[in-house]
Amino acid sequence: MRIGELAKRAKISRDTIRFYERHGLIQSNVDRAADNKYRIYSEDALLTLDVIRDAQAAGLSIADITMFLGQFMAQDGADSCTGFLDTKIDEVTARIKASQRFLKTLKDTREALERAPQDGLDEIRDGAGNENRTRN
Amino acid sequence: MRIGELAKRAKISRDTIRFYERHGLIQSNVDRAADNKYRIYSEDALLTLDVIRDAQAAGLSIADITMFLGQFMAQDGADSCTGFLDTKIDEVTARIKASQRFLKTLKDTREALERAPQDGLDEIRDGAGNENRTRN
DNA sequence: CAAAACCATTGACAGTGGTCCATGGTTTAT
DNA sequence: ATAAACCATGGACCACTGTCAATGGTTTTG
Repeated sequence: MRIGELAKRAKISRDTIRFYERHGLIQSNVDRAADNKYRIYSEDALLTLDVIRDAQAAGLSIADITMFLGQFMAQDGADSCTGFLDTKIDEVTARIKASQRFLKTLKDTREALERAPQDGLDEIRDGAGNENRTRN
Repeated sequence: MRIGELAKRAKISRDTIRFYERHGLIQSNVDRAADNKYRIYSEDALLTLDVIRDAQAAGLSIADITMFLGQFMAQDGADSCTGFLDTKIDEVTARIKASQRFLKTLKDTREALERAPQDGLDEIRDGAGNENRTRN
């Protein structure tokens, strides 16, 4: 498929796809038979874009995702590869935990507001959801 | 405490704290007795900075966090407030799910690499962890 | 008291992740 | 065959989230 179809199906802009390509996140082929330079994508590209979306949601940078999706086995060894993966696994795990803590804070606030809609949020900000928060 | 101590304890730069203040995420007082304009923070500021960190990890923008931490009850009504909270709850929930999907992808890749360190990552990229991925 | 360490303000700079526009070529539909 | 729709490239531009440097005042320390 060409870039327009991919963009429409993946719900992402053509420019973003080209931006990703420039940064090594996704590859395209050109139909060497045709005389144009149109990018051609396989169905797999949709999967790749889904992984990119998830990876971004998980906090990875474009450079990180390029590392992950790229063939970095070639240049570096398997060691640096597993090191990278282990680091990212730790980072994403921590991020998920932080997100879950914050989700609880959001829900607690939502609930407190449900119970006392006229009182403002003072007592919420000063405590709700923070029972288990500690510093150092 | 003053900004330097807060910065050190919260492991964040003074500049970032001032940046947050300019954007309404955090408040400081000035010791009106003293003749200086030094910012004074309570211990609560540490808690607030923790919440900010979690909120950022959860994908909220500075503007979002200002909304959440600010007293937006004043200007808007409780309705827009719960609407905002519901939206953010949905967004964060989706983000956590995406992060968990990606974490699985990372772990599957890590494992496949452990099993076949000499083979490169070809078969991993072409399948591992994607058994349950579907498009639309 | 002098130096070192701290604080304030202002404004410039930087990295990230796109987005838009101008220009010009190609394909598709009528 | 011509208009509409699509595609490519290059570079400018954008919002966001900080970070740094210059300048000048304040506090703490030896």
